[in-house]
Amino acid sequence: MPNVQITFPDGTSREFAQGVTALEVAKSLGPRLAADALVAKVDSRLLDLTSPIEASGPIQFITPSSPEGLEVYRHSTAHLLAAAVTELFPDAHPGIGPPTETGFYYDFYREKSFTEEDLAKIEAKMRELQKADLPYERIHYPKEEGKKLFEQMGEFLKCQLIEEKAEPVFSAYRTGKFLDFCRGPHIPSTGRIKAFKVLSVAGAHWKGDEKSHPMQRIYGTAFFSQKDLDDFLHKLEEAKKRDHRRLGKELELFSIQDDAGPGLIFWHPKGGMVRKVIEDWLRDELLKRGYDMVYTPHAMRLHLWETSGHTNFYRENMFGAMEVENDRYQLKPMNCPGHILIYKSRRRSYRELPVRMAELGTVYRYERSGVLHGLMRVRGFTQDDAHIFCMPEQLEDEVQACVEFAFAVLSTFGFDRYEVELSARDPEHPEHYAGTVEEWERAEGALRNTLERMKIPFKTMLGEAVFYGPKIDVKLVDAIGRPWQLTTVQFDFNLPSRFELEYVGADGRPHTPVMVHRALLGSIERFFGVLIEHYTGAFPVWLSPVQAIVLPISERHGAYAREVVGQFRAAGIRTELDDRNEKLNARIRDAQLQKIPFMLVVGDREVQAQAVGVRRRDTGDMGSRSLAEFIPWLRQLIDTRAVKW
RNA sequence: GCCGGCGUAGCUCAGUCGGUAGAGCAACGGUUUCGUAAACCGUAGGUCGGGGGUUCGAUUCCCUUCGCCGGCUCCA
Repeated sequence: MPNVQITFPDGTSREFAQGVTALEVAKSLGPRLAADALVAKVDSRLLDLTSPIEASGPIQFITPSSPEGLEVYRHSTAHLLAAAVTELFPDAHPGIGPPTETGFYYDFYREKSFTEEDLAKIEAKMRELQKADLPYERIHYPKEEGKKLFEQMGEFLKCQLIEEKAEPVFSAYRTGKFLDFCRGPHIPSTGRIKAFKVLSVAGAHWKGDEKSHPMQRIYGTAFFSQKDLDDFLHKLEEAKKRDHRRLGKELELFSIQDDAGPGLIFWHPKGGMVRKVIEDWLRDELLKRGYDMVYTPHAMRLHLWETSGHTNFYRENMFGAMEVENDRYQLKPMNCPGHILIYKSRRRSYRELPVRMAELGTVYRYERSGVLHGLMRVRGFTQDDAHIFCMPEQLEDEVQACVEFAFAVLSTFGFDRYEVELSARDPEHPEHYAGTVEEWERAEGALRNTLERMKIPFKTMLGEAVFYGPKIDVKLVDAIGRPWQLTTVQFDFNLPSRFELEYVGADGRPHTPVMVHRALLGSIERFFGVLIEHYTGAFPVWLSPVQAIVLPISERHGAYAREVVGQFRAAGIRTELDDRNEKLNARIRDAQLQKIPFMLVVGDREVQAQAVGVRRRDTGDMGSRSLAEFIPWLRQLIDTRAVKW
């Protein structure tokens, strides 16, 4: 038998008989590696350890320490789940079961729905099969023969997949009694799975198509150690504690009212204050950066939206038009046409470009009822929107300025991790987009150039563009590592021509400007939701609706307490007085729960010393501070918009 | 919109195998005047999400509708 030359990551190489398995190679290197290895990467392809190696080339063993290892491991756990489900519920037909960012899922078609108790049973059965240490056995079938086999088993979904995806000879994996059409690779056996948990069941659709039959998706997760699993479950709990919907109610920030309708936000005084502070700051920044503030109507004639193309490309997301005096008006889903009308209101010279129009513009979009979610996904929201009208040669600078502006804004609110995406069109669905292929290529190129020039790493997302142009999206990463899409900078070569925008160039002739749409916080509502979750409601002082609360120890300190409140308020610090007939401890507890950054206790000692006993919400009692010292210190904390102090 | 779950006092929740409901917190009244996370006593509070049906009788069973939650799909 001929030999093959296998090269290891350290550069050394050895000869093995052709057809040697990766496992045998690993064993020859050491029992420890053989025990650790999950799969092998042979010539940059992931293979089962039991697969024969037929050609010379590099090999690398994938162990639990690599991300690829975790993916394979979770995929194998998904098979374990399916094995348990099909054993317990013969009427369940497996669909697909891939790994995800945080675990895995497996979709099943079944008439009856899975209950919580079923999930517990499934998990127990999985543990049983795990202990049995069943191998993941790779089997090859010629397409037709294999398909017949799955037909006999009644697995019509698998047959469909085989029909669509299978190679002439395809692979399947057997785990105990469960056979699955699967490319693999898999870990050697179920005994290698250390820590897993079945999490939940939810509806899904076969192949993600709404019109296709409903599936039940069982979610689970798996880690290499119980500790990692516990940490993950703990993080889920943490995320629940941060839920902005719960905090919004507890901290009286906002509400959504049945009587008014779903997806419509009521900003209560506390939330309203946070919003006011955000907006005031933002407006100052806009003016510093050469933007003009504008305001446009909430409803405008429908024909305007026909001109813009919204009635074609955006209809599903718009509220129905309303009839007014034989004319039809449309609640605005975007601010652009309004800004365009202002631009068009007179002749524009190249000398005044770029024109940057900003509006905290409230828009209404029809979202299907099932997708609404607190502040994160609503039907009416306010964008910190702006449209920049400029000459093509100014475009890249303007886009760059927008991205820089976005980073500056987000870091002010305490976010410092981002993911940047370039959203391009889906070349397979040209009907979703307005404009020509050449225009799109030029536009995508311009955005790509800008990011590359700025040396910002980014991912290109095909099919994520808006109908009028490609965009750059910035996702911020919050305190517990979740990404949120807020900032969007969109290039538009469509609306300027649809509305016949012009500027007079240096040559005295009319030219068509290009447009940039951009929102930095995205929607104020969503941003607020992210902010609440990021800080668990404990906002930095500059954003806190109540920055300090004065707590007189007994009634005789009331007068001094009111004087202190007066002095703080005079310094522009949002201060309240809690002189309720409650014990100090109770009032401190309430203030803590309201996440007020500073509690100011005043008793005899403080009256004496013209001071306040300062308690921080995070670290507790910090002792007495004189008013003369503390007020300027707090003022400076607010003025510098300190995130930590 | 689709699949599944849920809707009981302001909030968090218990309960009724069909005989019109209960706790804690909050609110209100009083007592207490207190030094860094819940003082004590009392009072009041509910068309059991809305509509319809079955029934002598429905908060409970059935249908329908609205809303919420977890997903799918879509997005700021």
